[in-house]
Amino acid sequence: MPGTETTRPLSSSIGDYLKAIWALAGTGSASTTEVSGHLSVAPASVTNMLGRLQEMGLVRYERYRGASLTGRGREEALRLVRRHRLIESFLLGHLGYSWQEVHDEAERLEHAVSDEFTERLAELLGHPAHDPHGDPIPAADGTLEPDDSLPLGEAGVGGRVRISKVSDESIPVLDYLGERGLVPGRLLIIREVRHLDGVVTVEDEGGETHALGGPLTRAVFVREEAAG
Amino acid sequence: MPGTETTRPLSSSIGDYLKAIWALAGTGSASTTEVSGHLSVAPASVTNMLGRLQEMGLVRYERYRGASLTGRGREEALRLVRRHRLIESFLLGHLGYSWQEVHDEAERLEHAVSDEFTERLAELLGHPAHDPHGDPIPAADGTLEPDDSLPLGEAGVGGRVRISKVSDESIPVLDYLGERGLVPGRLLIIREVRHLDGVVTVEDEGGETHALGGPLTRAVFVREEAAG
DNA sequence: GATTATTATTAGCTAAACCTAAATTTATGT
DNA sequence: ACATAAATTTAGGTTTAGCTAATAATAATC
Repeated sequence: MPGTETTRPLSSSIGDYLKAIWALAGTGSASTTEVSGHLSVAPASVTNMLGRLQEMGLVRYERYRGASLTGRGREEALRLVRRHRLIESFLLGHLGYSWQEVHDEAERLEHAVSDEFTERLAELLGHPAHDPHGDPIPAADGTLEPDDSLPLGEAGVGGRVRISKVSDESIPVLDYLGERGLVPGRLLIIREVRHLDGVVTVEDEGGETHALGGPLTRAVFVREEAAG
Repeated sequence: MPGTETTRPLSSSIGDYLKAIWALAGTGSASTTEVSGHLSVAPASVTNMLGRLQEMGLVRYERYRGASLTGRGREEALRLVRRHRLIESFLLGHLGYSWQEVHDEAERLEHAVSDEFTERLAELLGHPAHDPHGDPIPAADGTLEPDDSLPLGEAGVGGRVRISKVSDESIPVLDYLGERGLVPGRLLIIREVRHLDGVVTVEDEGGETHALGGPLTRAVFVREEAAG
């Protein structure tokens, strides 16, 4: 019965590859080494797997040229991202996890939960549109809101901006920002941008000013706020 | 550095074997075919795995004689049982799962969650002592309350008994009992025990009487209630 | 107590995902 | 353009957990 096959669960490492390509390349393509580095797996293993993923119709792959996601591959990747972000939201909101602990747990759980679980969890959480970092949560139908936010470092002086998300690359960075209330949703006014050293000075809603250096201005993303 | 090794996570199938032996044998021993049947795995695979589990010090195993859990094996099995039952409680209590759906999801999740997750979940649930079936939840330290309940079919006439648990072997059975309010915690008076066909007639707190046949009297477990 | 049946074990294979080392292809620098 | 560096692939090997088919041990039956 051709065409009858239902989407059977993909092995957990396959999903990791898809997510990696999605994260690295978005709609473009990712190289073997990039994927290798992202997943901490030997390049040779990646070559192998990319071949298999192509057979499965999940990626487009050309030798020596890298891989990009097909429609189905992207769908699958976004399904995992949705799970991941909903699970993180749950761990932080209901189980009292801290930023530090959340990621690994979510990484393991996202491969074990069913769609059923995911949707019931979404319900319990009130169908949030963003996770605690401020990253958008893909919808159940695979749609992902376009992201028009930009790094704080690239915003113009004098603008009123709202923190849209905080990248989760480094734990210390998250903690530093968290302590100062520089979390998604916060409204800021950009007071100064020093192009020599990249330091950005901002004033928050309470009138406090903060000077944020290099890495921080790349971790904090903002959106222009309608003048008011 | 001998003796320094910490308990690294066991692969998920290892846990399944330990749980199977625990469920089948309790403190006694389980045969190759029993385990094979319980896990839906070929007997030869079981023989193999039992050998490996012995090497790891998790079971005691004698060729042609079956396997029993060592202290460490039992500890590990109970850790999984604790996870399983807490997760089931959560799925039923917070995510609105039905009896039918709960088991498989819990089976997958119990291998993915950390101890950290488990304990935080226990906290969220208010450290329940029993799962929704009435089965005792092993404590975090590996202790399991001794179970002195007995099948309804073996209880004496005239006794006041309380349903302690309902075995989860068959979904239809669970549904049938659930509809009639025959769930853990319910108080019953045993009105008649017909030894010819094994039918037991009970009266519940509301004065309703129920005639329960063969399989049902084995699925419902009760404890004698202090005379009142 | 010998024969048959049941239960277990051994031997030999498979598939996924990984690895290392060697060979090859693409990219870079002068 | 040509040599060298960097990235990628190929070849061959490992581990885990399963499988089948053939053999051996234990148990049951007459």
